[in-house]
Amino acid sequence: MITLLIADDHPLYRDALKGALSLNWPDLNVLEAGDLNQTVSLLQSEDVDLLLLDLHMPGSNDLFGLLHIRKLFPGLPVAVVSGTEDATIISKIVGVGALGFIPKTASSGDIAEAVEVILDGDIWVPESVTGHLEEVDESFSELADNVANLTPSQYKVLCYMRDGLLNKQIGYNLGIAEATVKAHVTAIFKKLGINNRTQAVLIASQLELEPPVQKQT
Amino acid sequence: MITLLIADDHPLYRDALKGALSLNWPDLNVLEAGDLNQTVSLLQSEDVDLLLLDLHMPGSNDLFGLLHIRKLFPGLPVAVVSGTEDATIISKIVGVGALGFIPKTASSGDIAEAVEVILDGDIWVPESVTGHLEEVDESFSELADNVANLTPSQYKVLCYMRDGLLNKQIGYNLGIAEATVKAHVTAIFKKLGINNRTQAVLIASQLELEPPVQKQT
DNA sequence: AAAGATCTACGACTATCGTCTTATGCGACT
DNA sequence: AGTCGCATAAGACGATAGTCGTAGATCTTT
Repeated sequence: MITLLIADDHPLYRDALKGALSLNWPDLNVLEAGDLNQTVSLLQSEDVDLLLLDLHMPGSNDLFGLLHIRKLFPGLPVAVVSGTEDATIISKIVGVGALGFIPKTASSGDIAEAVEVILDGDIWVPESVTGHLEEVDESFSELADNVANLTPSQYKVLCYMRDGLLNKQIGYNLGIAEATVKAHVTAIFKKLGINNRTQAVLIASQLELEPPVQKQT
Repeated sequence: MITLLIADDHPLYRDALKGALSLNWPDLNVLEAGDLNQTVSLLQSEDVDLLLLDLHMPGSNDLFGLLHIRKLFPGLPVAVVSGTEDATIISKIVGVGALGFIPKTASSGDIAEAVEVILDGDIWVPESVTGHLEEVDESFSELADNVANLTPSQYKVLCYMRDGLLNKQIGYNLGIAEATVKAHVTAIFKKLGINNRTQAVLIASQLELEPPVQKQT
């Protein structure tokens, strides 16, 4: 009996994925989540064998969210589902600890195969990029490592920083004092080896694979 | 008699490009530049018919540099040369005013054709993306427009801001007082419709197509 | 149980940011 | 000659950022 968590903000695609997989695993237990918060709380309460994660999910922030989940649940196999086919991006995803990458264009056969391989603990990527997996840049993985070592609170603060919010606004959103936000900010700087918020924002935005449209405030 | 400026930080590739083109245009006048500063000064002193611009050139900062040049020399035809084949990125490049996009994998025949088309004032993109050119997001082009309207000094200040420098450090690098830097910063904010440096950095980093490795300071 | 490490939280203090005002010099356009 | 935009820069001021010390809570280690 296998329990699977499909995390994707598109309900139709969740259904399609579920359908494709239930053909091969009749006794499949499928959980669903539409954003990163739901995903995390489900992972905390349920016993999940594999997470299928859409990188572009609300609250996920691409690699940023993947790192977060990898840190919170180190043993959990994660397969990333996304629309891109770019070998460089897929390399980064795998380099950051995902056990596989399933393009949204994959056939149900491919998907089933991918899930099987990943449940076995191996890595699966689309055939088109099998030979093109690049070595991930050393400083990039160091960066990813540093970001992964942020505590949940620090992670949230960094997310808000990357949206251009002031410490005061971040505190309001998180229900904590500005002084506490500042403490988190300082801790983030130390972990990332930097000394001001601009550099932090840059690092965070580099973990975005497809930057969203800039919010004009 | 056609004068061409090849701006690429790779001397070998400049030679290759020059070679490919001189086959078709025996009386070609080729200038070369290795970084953005050289490019700008050559454009100021020489009469150039077409600029072949490598986006990943030192000082160029991808779209950022292209916008800068488009603003300084609005009438100059620019063809972008780059390694990517991503239709989304190419769409942005064209949307920002480049008359063409030449992938580094292009054959010398393709290159010659591209240059010919562009000198005629038309747009040339690789066949593989001809049908896939996307409409550029409205807020993106608005953003690009705003950035393009920065003055040269403001542009430089924004570049340093994006590197995480303090106003004081920027002033030192540019040989001007911190007070002047602040004046520029405020002006930048007004032009971009924002109100703090974090948002400015975010905008700048969105104009990077392939973010460089983070500089650990 | 005691010690140590980590996370979260917050106030006090200093540094930097960002705005505003004012001013000078310069070149371009009318 | 006058106006405009741009670059430069000073002084003053409030807002924000960032550091430091402290403290309670939790968890692990000894």
